[in-house]
Amino acid sequence: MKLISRDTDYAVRALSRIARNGNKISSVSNLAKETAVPRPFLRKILQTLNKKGVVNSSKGRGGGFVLARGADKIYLVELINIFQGPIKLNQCLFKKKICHEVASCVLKSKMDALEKNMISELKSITIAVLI
Amino acid sequence: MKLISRDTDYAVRALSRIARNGNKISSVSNLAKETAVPRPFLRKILQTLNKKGVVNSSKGRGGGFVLARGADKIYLVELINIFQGPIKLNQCLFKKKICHEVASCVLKSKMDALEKNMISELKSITIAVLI
DNA sequence: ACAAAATGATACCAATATGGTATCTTTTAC
DNA sequence: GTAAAAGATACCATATTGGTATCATTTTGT
Ligand code: FES
Ligand code: FES
Repeated sequence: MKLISRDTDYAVRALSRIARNGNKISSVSNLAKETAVPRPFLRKILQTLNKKGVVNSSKGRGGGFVLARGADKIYLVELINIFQGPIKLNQCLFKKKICHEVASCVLKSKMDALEKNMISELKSITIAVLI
Repeated sequence: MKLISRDTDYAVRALSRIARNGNKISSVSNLAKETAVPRPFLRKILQTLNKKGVVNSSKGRGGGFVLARGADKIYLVELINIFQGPIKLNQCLFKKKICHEVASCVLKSKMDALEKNMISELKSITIAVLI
């Protein structure tokens, strides 16, 4: 059971690196060196971060990426959502085969609580916190 | 992000089924029917549950599986451990590339807290609770 | 103008994990 | 002895993950 996949991990690394560089425009090549992430992979990651509005990109010579907002506004949970999909701990185990009382199911309610807690905790983790 | 894999899911189903049957000895064939799980797969699952001491098996005609202990002593977290490995949310993201201050890292401490909470919550879920 | 340096878009690939099947051996009840 | 069960294990198909390659497009310095 891992919470954070490679993509998310690398995204965090790159984003905090950019933040450390004072949000100066940073090329993939530099970031790849600074974060020890394979260049083409990092590129793909930054491209999706761009599409999702986490960073802004500029093309052409001297181009690269900057954070689209303050590092304190980029939440870990958002990155997890982007690269790993929504956090869903509360999926019904029995698909109505056994536990029909979905409304009153202990498991489901516990999972719901867990999930809520988890998400709120993850929301308190931002890139700013990590640098 | 899924918390519970198919194996664990099926294990829970089978175990609660056995529990419902009053912990009477139950064959894979019957359980497969009752839980709508593919028979050979369920068999594999029950075999590992047996190895791990969650159920006891008896071979030969009329054989099958029974719970090795009370349904209130079989914890969801244990099943997750068996089929999906230990819950480890707190893996260091930067493998010392960026965040060297492992001891004081915000991320790590938050993850630790989350993990603890999660495990303790999961410990409160037993097969008994689910039937 | 033009070449270099950058991203955009996409297609591809390898390794691993997941979900499931098949087969053969061993044990036991009848 | 035979049928019904589990034990052991090898195998397979599909999806996901992690990563590469390629070509097109944009920008800038000269
Ligand atoms: S396990 Fe499905 S609602 Fe309870
Ligand atoms: S991210 Fe590694 S200890 Fe903080």
